[in-house]
Amino acid sequence: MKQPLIILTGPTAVGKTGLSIELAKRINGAIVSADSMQVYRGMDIGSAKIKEEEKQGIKHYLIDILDPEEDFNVVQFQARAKAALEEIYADRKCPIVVGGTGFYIQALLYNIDFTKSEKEDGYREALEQTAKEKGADFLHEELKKVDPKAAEEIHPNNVKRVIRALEFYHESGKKISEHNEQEKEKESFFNSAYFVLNDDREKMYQRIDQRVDQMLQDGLIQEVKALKERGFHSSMVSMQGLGYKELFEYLEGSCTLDEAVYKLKRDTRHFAKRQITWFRREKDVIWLDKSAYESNDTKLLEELMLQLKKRGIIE
RNA sequence: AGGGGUGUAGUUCAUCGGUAGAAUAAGAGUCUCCAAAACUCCAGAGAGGGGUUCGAUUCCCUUCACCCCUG
Repeated sequence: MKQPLIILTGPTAVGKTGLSIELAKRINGAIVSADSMQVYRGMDIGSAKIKEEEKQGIKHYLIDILDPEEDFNVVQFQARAKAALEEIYADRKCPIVVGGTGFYIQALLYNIDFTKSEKEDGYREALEQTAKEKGADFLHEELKKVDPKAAEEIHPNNVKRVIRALEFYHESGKKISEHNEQEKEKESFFNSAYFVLNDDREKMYQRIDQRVDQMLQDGLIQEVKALKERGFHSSMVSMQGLGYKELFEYLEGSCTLDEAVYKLKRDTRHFAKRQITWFRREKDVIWLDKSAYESNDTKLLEELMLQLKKRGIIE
């Protein structure tokens, strides 16, 4: 018997958080955050983290579990999320994965094998160095030699992925292109319902702009300033998050506040767009278009419940 | 009201008497260890009307719009 798993995702600022609480209350759920920034303590405003009082007693996992100088990535997410699910099932509750990081959701849902690197031999760092010295094309040529298919699929300019492909070959002796083929075939071992909350594009963009303004009013600048004073710098993964990245530039004096805000809004819009692109190609997705429900959350919830019943996730 | 100036892609700016380039926004997409990251692709324009010319976005006239100065 497959375990139940509910996923509630969608582009940033679409209203996932509010809906997730309503849903959790109805079905005795617990929430697992699939968000690469909300894991960090002290990054509350910029990551639009749920406030304690908003949780309404619903248990949340994977929020505030790291300090900003610590690294976080899919592999860690996968491990921690799995552990969280164990706990939730043991509590006889239904897990709801809520968050906008599609890659994380995929890793969990399909239990993707990332063949963890056993050896810490600095190979990746060496490749990064090579990329800087000899250029992106050189690395891409290297990849062509060991894994032509991957080389064909990855654009030479996409250094990050070229490096990962080379690293994968270095560590496992196998081609990442073949590995990815296999992983793609995987079926989820959950009885899942994958909801993507979406809305009219224009409305969404407006909401993003408003939310950024609200964040600034709520003290985003002070939040970033405090992080900066604690010694965190823009090369940290956490500080590359939207809001932090842009305001760091402002605080360092490399742009005006207006420019930083403009960039933040724009980048957030771009991000939302990319999220939608991601969900579009994810299979078995249930799209929930807010504009079709006149932004009436009660109606939306009814639809959610209906879909869950259909799938036998709830009675 | 008079004088001057400017009108080119959604925006900012090029170029040119002979099929108008870019940046940026918009749109589409890739993604299997930094994913709020990284990367790719694409469409779109010379205000309206007239004239000169083989040919006008470019030169001339005019209307309109905007800006500046004077009153």
